[in-house]
Amino acid sequence: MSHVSLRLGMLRAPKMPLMPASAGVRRRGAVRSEEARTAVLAATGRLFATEGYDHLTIEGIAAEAGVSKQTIYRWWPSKSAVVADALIEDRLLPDHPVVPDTGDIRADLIAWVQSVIELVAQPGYEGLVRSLIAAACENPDIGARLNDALGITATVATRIEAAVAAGQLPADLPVEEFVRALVGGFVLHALERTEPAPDVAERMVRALLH
Amino acid sequence: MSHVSLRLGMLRAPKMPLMPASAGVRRRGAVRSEEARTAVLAATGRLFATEGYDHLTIEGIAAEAGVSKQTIYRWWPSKSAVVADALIEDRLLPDHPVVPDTGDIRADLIAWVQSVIELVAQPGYEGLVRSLIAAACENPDIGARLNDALGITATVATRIEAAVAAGQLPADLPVEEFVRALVGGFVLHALERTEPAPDVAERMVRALLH
DNA sequence: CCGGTAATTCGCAACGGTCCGTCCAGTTAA
DNA sequence: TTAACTGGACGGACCGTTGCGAATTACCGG
Repeated sequence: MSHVSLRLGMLRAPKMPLMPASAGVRRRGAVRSEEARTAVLAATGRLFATEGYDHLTIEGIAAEAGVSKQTIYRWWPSKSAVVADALIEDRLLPDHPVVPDTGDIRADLIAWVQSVIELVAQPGYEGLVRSLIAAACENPDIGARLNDALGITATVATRIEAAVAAGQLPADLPVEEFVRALVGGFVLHALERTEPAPDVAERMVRALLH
Repeated sequence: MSHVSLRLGMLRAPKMPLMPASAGVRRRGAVRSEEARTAVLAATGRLFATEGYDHLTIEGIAAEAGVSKQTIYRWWPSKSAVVADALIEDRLLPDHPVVPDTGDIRADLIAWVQSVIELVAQPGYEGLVRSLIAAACENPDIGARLNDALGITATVATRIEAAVAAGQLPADLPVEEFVRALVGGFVLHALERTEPAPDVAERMVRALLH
């Protein structure tokens, strides 16, 4: 999914070296447990999917991960920071469909929108979208990286650009805004909790391509 | 703003009459204090604007309203229900700009988007949008009524329909989806917390009108 | 018409419960 | 020796509920 897996998980080092990072000086004492770190992120992903973002608690994550609460507080400043890291490490999201390329941009977009709708309509996925939105509301990092982590923008944008190159779409089309509008439509649907009409995919694409 | 002010505030009557609502049977005992009800909604609006949705607490609302906590729990089942009522009674939202109608749909939309951006960019308004989104995530009623309460959909839709009638836009344009895409773009901007580029209004409209 | 009673509101205050974020003690690993 | 780990305990915030006394309002018997 996200191919730009930035490596984080060190948002607040409890004792930053303060040294000018000169080579040769090595920290003394035990090193951070990678096992604990991955256990926390994996537990966060599990609980996020089952309970949803707002029922997520630090104590719950610690228990699920088999880790002391202090270990979480040592490395992450807040619940939302843990979620942000879990998001970056692709532990929150299932794979999403790619945009087909048959040469017909309209049909391809409709097919993609339709498959995304079907994906989100699966039981359990409905609240997941809202959980992501809620997390993004709370934490700027999550909001900023959500696009990258989802990979939707990149996926759709490349297909759009191909259509632009093929002359099917105007050369000066603001691709970023186009994708934002498309994804934003989904977000509003998730917020409104409206049952999507069967032809909503076709309508959404027709609203954007005319 | 919202002209469809449904009257609610009675979401869970503690003792429903159970009588077949036959006329003539009248309740005994003290009647609900309208003063307390409006004080709660007004306090909710104030705190919502200043603190944001997630820092809102029942106890805080009660204190701000000068009202007992039980009085709130007697009439509303949750924090989000209070917010939903406050939203319906127009206590949460400032007025929003209307779409001008100069005959040029493109220029009108750009002007409207620009003024909305400027409105939201005002200090204090930035978090308000995210607070509304967060509230909608939590409560289906809020999500369902947010569109009506904002009045944005209706405002923009009428202008779009006028452009369709004038032949500037295709007759089969799915207006609802079009507006949803436009508003959804704003929502994503609010979630991403990106500083909007100066020409973002023009780009957004160009992404939708081509 | 008057006064009692029942029903229902309100405010105040307390309760147990959950989760927060912090701290300390003891153990383990580099 | 130093730092990360576990486990436990702490005060505090807020939750949602409960009990109490006082006020308000309708019904009912004198």
